[in-house]
Amino acid sequence: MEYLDRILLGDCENVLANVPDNSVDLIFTSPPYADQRRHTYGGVSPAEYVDWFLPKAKEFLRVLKPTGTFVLNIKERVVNGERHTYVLELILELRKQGWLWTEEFMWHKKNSYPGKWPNRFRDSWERLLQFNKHRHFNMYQDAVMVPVGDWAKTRLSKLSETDQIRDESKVSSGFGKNVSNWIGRDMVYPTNVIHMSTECSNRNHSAAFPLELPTWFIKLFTGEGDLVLDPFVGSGTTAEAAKILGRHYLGIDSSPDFYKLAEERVIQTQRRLLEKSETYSTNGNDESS
Amino acid sequence: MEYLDRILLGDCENVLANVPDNSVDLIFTSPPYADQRRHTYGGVSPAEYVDWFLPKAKEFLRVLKPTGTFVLNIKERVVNGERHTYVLELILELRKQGWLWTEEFMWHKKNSYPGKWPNRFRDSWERLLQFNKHRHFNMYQDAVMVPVGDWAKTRLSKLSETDQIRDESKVSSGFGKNVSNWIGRDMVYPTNVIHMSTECSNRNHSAAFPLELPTWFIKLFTGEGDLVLDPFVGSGTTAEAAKILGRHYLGIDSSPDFYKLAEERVIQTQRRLLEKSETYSTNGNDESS
DNA sequence: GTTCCGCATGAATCGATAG
DNA sequence: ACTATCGATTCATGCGGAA
Repeated sequence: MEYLDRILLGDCENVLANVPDNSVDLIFTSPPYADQRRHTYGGVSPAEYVDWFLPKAKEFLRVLKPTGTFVLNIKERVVNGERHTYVLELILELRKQGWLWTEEFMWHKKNSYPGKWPNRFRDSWERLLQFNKHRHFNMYQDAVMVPVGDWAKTRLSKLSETDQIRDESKVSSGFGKNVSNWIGRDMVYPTNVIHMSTECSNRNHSAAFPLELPTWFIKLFTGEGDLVLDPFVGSGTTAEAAKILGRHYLGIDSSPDFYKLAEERVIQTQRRLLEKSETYSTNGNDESS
Repeated sequence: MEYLDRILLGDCENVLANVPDNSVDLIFTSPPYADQRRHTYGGVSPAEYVDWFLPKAKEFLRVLKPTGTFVLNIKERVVNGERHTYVLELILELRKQGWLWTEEFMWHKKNSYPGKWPNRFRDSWERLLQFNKHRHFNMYQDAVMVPVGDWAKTRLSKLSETDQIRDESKVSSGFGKNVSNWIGRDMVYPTNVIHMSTECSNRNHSAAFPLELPTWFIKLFTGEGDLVLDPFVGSGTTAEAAKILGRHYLGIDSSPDFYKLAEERVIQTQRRLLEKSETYSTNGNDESS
């Protein structure tokens, strides 16, 4: 299968023609937003966006397994003081194409770019639209459990050596008691609101979204060895996440620059994983083994 | 003007006929969500929702001032495993009616009830759709500024006595300079993501949203003495918020039970505000004076 | 060695000015 | 009149160097 663990150059609509029906477990992608990355991509106008997207989505529908999931990261831009409606229209059209609109996750970008305008505050969230072919799809909810609330998270992460000692000695103190309660049973299911910062200081590649974002959805909707497709792979974040998690990936991009960037990135990831597995090969607990 | 500071019983579509054109500064409302069980309280089926809503929205458009804003708190329910599309369709239809879809705020319900379903996590966000008649509307952004994030907060709170002295003595040091930048301007503009808990322990009335939610939008889009309309006023949360902030209100509900509840609530609010202003009448600094 | 601060920078948008 | 380009806006984050 020559499309496994590859970054391919081209329009996903054409490239996917070589991928068989019902072969992909998860499609996670963040297509170029309308008129946004004009220098790197063609720059699709908001008015044309739906027509531009639909034929590609038809291929996505074909290659996705019946139990698979399609997650679309997108946000409409402001045009003439209004939110443009192309995302809403896209959802309606995708349903006509046969997709089920199962859920809308919300990505809260904690560190959104500063500023305000006379009639508007800073936009700090994006949509993560979940589409499926059937009502019953694979979902591994236990894989994305999170520590109980931010309060516990903060406190636990700040537990220095001394704090832990104090915890054992001062059993009677509220603090000590409390912490010991959290340890061991501190995982709960998340909600459909995902709090993550945008990565802003990644030296070599500037990704549209942080590595954690595809990581979260790959854990949620696939198992090890499954195939993750990103038809607009950009700098390769989705592919890297898939590789790290022991899933197969297929990344496609029509920009030669991004194609190279993504390919270099997965090669580096591969190398890092190998080094790590060699380092830890004696204890046999390595994830990537 | 007999519609000022009143709770009125009836269908807002009819009741608003008595309200003049261009007289309302803010419409803030959370209409009854579409309900599959048609015969429970005012239930409207998802399929009929848009048609049910549009004639009312037409009246909203008429009574709203050109500089006014319409904020709609809504979230689509799940029907047959899918998010229903009536909210998307409603946005598109409202635009055809002449509304501008200026923004979509996100209400993150921080304390949403834990739990999950086989194919779905807990829903912990709702839409707050902002519509306007014109691109230029009143917006008082300074009224909703918030303390700066945890980072600066933590840092400022750690400013001990010695730190502040050091700040003044070591003027040349980068540290001193930086802190003096923060002091005095620890309020920043918020984003379009609003973090608020749902109210869980309100003795007498179970509101669909917390008092802070209308409070935030009333501060943002109106000045003192302006008129706030809630055409589905329910338990009266919007009216209470308006009253407390020194705005006029008009609340409408078609349910006699809710009508009574809301009316009792604003009477109690009125009484509380009077007591407070009497208590503080000597210093003359009372907001409600 | 640890903590603390400086700095660069990130899916943006508006209004004004120029072609 | 319509479109294109430019400057101003000003917070959270993580890294690196300084104390």
